[in-house]
Amino acid sequence: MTMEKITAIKGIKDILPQDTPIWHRVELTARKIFECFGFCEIRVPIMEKTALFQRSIGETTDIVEKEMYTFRDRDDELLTLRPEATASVIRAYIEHNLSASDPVTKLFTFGPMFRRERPQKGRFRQFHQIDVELFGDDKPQSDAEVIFMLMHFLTSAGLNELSLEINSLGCKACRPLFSSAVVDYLKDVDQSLCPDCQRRIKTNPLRVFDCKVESCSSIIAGAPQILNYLCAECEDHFSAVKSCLDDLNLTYSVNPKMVRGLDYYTKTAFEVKSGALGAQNSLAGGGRYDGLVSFLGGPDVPGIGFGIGMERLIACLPPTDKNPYRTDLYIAALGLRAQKIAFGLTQKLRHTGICAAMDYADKSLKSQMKRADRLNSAYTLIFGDKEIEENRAELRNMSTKNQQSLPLDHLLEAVTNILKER
RNA sequence: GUGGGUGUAGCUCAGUUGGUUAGAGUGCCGGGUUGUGGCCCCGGAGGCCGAGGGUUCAAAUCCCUUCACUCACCCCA
Repeated sequence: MTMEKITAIKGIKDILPQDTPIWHRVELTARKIFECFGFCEIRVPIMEKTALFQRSIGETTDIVEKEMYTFRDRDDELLTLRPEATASVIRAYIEHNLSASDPVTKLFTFGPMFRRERPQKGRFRQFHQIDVELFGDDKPQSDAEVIFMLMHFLTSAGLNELSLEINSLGCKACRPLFSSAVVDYLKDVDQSLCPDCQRRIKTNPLRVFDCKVESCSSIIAGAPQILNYLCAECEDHFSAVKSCLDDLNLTYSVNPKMVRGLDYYTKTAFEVKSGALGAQNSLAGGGRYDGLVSFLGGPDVPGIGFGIGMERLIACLPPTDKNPYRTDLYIAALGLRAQKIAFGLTQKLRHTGICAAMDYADKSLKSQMKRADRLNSAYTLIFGDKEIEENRAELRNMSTKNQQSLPLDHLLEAVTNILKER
């Protein structure tokens, strides 16, 4: 009987050792930059009560309607694996009264998100986001600050050829006027739209704007534009955001057709795309959500934030060719006596923070040298019976090929001194 | 949920009109005089040819079914 091989779940990937150093580097870059802008890390759970996402993301969105991993706990409570981070961060913000200790709260978090979509390039069922949220400031400067930080981070992470698009989605005063104007317009041209768009008129009319079917785009070109329907407050806010971005020398384009898939966005919305990605070319996206905190039962506090797709970001980075790990010293011991000494030495060096390595199999010097090379070892320490008799060991610099003798009875000190000098 | 593409060694892929024991490159292990890595040379291990069924004297190759992966739609990070 052959055992069936158990594989990972569809759309859920392992991050292998050769890739984890890139993830660390990106996360470290994010951490440094965000902290520099005054953001603090928060860690929120990957599961929440289902109602949290239903209320925040919106009952009729695709995410809530058909993409969430929802299940009943043993006590029958409905739980969901988070499809995004904003809802959890807001929940925690409200639950712990973070607004009480500081009127402006700046938070970031990292972690896996879950959406049950059909996987493709740049889209997975478990994917990772870097998420940033700023609460308590409704000024356009905070919009610009957050966007500036996002772009600064992406370029620092090593990305180029990015395009930044911004738009304003209006607020609860002006967006409904725009929505009904769009619906009226679309009703007249209903028959000429693609089937998907005809469906969207009923479900989520604003989504017609990013339909890729050519016949639809030409029809939509003549549709009402949100920017013409903004109320005075939204209008002022949007132009102030643009002027701040100009002051910061950020290049962006205004895309009046950009709508976002989560219901909670208001006013400023933005998205960063990369040409290096394929169909799923959106690297990061976010926007303002001024009514959301109070809608979820918290104080009436404005908010703005964004999410960055880690897998997509890393896909844009140049691939790592060789072993990203390094070793300070490989110890090639020949024979049982030498190996016994080498074992203790290896552990002691590691104890002092030196990355030392050795093999416990009794291998030839040649094969041990090969392994030292493969481990990217800076030095190799070589000794066998002959050296033990003479109370010495050979230290080889792997790049210069220089070798020097060290006293065997003071190996730890001698090796440590040389390695620390580097 | 709907389409298209692809499944052969750890990885990247050849495999002719069906025809001996299924190959290459790379990686791994060993060797190239006795104890020195990268380059080069030689050798070795490693495959139920995704799975199941059918046609045939004969199937990696043809047919059917199924599964997996992948790209795209949809949607989004």
